[in-house]
Amino acid sequence: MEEELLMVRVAELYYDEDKTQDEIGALLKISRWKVGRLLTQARERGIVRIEIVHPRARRLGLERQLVERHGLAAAIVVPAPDGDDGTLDRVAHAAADYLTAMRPVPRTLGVSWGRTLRAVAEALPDGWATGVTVVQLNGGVSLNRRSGGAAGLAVTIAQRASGHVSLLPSPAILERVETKLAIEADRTVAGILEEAAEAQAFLFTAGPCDATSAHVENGYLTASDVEELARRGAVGDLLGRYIDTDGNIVDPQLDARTVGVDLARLRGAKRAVFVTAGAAKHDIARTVVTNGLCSVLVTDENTARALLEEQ
Amino acid sequence: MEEELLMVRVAELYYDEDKTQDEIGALLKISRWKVGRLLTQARERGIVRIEIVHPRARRLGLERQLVERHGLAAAIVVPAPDGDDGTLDRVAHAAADYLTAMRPVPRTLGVSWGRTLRAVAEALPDGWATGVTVVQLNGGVSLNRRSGGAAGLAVTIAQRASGHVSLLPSPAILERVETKLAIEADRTVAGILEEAAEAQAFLFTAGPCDATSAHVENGYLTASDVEELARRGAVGDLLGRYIDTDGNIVDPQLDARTVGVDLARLRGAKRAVFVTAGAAKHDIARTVVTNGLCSVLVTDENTARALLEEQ
DNA sequence: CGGTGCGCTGCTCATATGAGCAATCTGATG
DNA sequence: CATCAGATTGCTCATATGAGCAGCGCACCG
Repeated sequence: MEEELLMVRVAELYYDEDKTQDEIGALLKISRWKVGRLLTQARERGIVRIEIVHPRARRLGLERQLVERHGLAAAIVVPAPDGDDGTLDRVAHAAADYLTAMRPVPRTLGVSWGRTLRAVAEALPDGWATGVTVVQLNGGVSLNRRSGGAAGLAVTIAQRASGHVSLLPSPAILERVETKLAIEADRTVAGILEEAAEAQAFLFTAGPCDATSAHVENGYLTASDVEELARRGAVGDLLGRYIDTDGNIVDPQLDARTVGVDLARLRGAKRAVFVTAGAAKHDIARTVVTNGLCSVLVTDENTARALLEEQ
Repeated sequence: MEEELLMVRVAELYYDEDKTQDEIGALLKISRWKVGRLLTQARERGIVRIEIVHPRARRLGLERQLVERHGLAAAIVVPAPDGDDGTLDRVAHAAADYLTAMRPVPRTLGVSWGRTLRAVAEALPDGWATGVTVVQLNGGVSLNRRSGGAAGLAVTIAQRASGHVSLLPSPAILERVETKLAIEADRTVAGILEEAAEAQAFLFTAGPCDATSAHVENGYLTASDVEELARRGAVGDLLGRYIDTDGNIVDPQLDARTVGVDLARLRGAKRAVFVTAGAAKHDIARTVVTNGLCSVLVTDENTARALLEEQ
């Protein structure tokens, strides 16, 4: 259309050449109001594209939609760069920013573990808060306080806030229920689980239900265990607990052998910050969000879109 | 820098969320003037990128620079899409637009030939002008008035302007000088050459000096002829005449066997429209432009940059 | 032929924005 | 510690812009 060409000319003069709408009108022999209208149309039609190019950019529009649609307290959505690389980093940074800005500062922060949370820990600057006690929400891998395992992650977060850390000295999943009960009966463990359950804020991720799961990697489950769980409807795990799309525990037997706070704690929490990135976790992310298992969601644009499209 | 993050937040609220600078100031607890300044900086630093996405978009900034730097009457620069495909089409369209808008409408228009000009001819809409006589500037290939050869191109342009066409019934380059002189002595040929030389506007392209040249393709020259020309400093041809970077004829002997108007005519012309696209022609384009062989340049962004970067 | 309603135009006026400037802060230097 | 240059801030005021509205032309339909 001829009108469209005019939009292009007007947009060039306005945005590239910094002319006023008046000047453009004079130049193209149209009224300045028409120039204004053409500009509006050009933006609407996408002829003029305005984008914010920055690793820390956000998608406020998607955030708002997510909050409305899923009744969240907040949502943080970062753009996914073209190559998909760096997405995790961006999400992690965004989560770190959110934690840093969170008011009131929680006295105790419950954390889970995983690659995503490790990235968040690394993204937190020294002094992101002061005096926050970090407590593990579920059983971890190494008991070494050095970086590397789940413990290291919690330690890092605590150190950078000049705070304390309460590690949960237990495997994630035990072989027998009796062992699990015995461990929970231990006064230290019980104390920590108590502390974790009462944490003022939670920070956690979820894992997909496939062979890449951290549980398989760490030997708590075998690839075939996970396959079986998936067959029974599991879409992923949260604090080591495998759930289906309705948010229900898939295998109560397995769950009874899993050490960590109950998912009910997340459901009730005012500040349950769920961090997720990548297409592999879209399903579990949907489950978490639609079942009210988090109040704050930090994710990437693609995940956000996936969470908004259905229904 | 912390300031930079603020720019990002401000830019998001302003451009994505359509908030006023006042509102943003209130939201972020900074004065509205600071908001304005942050926005300016964000644009300067390229955090906010505004682009005009349209096949007919132009690069007015580059156009202005070209006009200034090389003393042109006008320059038309189109963005080069990522895949480089479609660039020729865009340039051709832009040339067609320019011709259509050219005032006063030339009574006679001299044209050369080549793939680029063919694209221009195809891009001209029916009725782009009325009553323009199109005359060939140099010897062509087929004398068939149908589309395909150089003749068809001129015919197309004329037809779409409801005008006449004067074809130059001669090969581009002859084997012997005597033959060339004999052809030029022919009254028809002489008349057309006269008409061409007096044309009120010229429309032409240039070819690179390599085996892809249309002259090789059409058998006027062999690949080794072209190689030899290149060795002697030729960067390409204009109306069949091979020139070096200083705009001088490389091989006077060859030139004496070439039928068509003299390059001097272009140099003096007020409306010599040179159309070029693609990296292969950067060198010859530079030669044409720096030696004043055109007054109007129609090209793509990359060529424009190449013409601006040196010295 | 005469409505009648829709879309486009150019206006008025309120608001948003940028230029320019004085006040203030910062931090380097003697 | 005093001083001063340079940056940064928040202002005033002129200008640019968008919202909303009345007038106009045009196509459609009775």
